[in-house]
Amino acid sequence: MVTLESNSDIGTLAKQLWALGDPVRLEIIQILPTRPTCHNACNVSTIAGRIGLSQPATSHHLRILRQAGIVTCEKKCRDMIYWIDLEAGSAVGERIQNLIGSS
Amino acid sequence: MVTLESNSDIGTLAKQLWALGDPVRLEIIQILPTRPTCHNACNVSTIAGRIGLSQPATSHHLRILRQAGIVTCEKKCRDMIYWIDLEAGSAVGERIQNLIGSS
DNA sequence: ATGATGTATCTATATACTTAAATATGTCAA
DNA sequence: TTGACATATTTAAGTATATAGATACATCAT
Repeated sequence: MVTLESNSDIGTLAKQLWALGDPVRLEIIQILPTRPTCHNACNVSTIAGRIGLSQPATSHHLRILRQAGIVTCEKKCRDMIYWIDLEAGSAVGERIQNLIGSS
Repeated sequence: MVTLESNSDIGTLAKQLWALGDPVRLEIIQILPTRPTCHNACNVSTIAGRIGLSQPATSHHLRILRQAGIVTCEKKCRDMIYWIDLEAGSAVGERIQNLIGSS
């Protein structure tokens, strides 16, 4: 059952790894904070400016990260602020270790 | 300098994560041993049979994993045997943790 | 109305897969 | 040993699908 469970999780893990497997999105991850805050560059426009991409394109990448469960967002005032889902993020790292060391 | 170094590594890390971000390749990772051995299913044909894919397609996925430095291969007799590069593999997991916890 | 974000649509590029051909290595008979 | 065949893998060519990015439009709060 554990096998079945982890097996069905493979699609999810692959999705998360794929979402992280892009230089632009890794750069976004580096910029994003780990907690919801307005102090740093956590709204889409500022992130777009820092990585040198248009706002829609940045929004697109953020959506991919969000759908993979790696980042979370919330409407604060008039901005949409993004931050990293620490739990999900570190779970990805752990799953890789478990997967590789299991054979 | 650490920043610059880790910055130039981002492309490599992205490539490794992208290589791992595919259900088929994760399945291959699950099958592959962590040391060169002929006992298990470590040659291309057997792997192809286990994941239900053609040999060329399997070879293609193995090539991607190899170019990302996640698996290693060596010619043994007439077969090409593959195994996981443990060091590189666990380094990926660690880098994710460091990247996410840094902000 | 204004400013910020998300969605839709479209184009260029990249990826995954298959079939077919090439390469390399080992086996067997003469 | 030599030549012919068999096996395993890689590479190439071609096609269908997926993705990244831009532009334009819709939405929502101030």
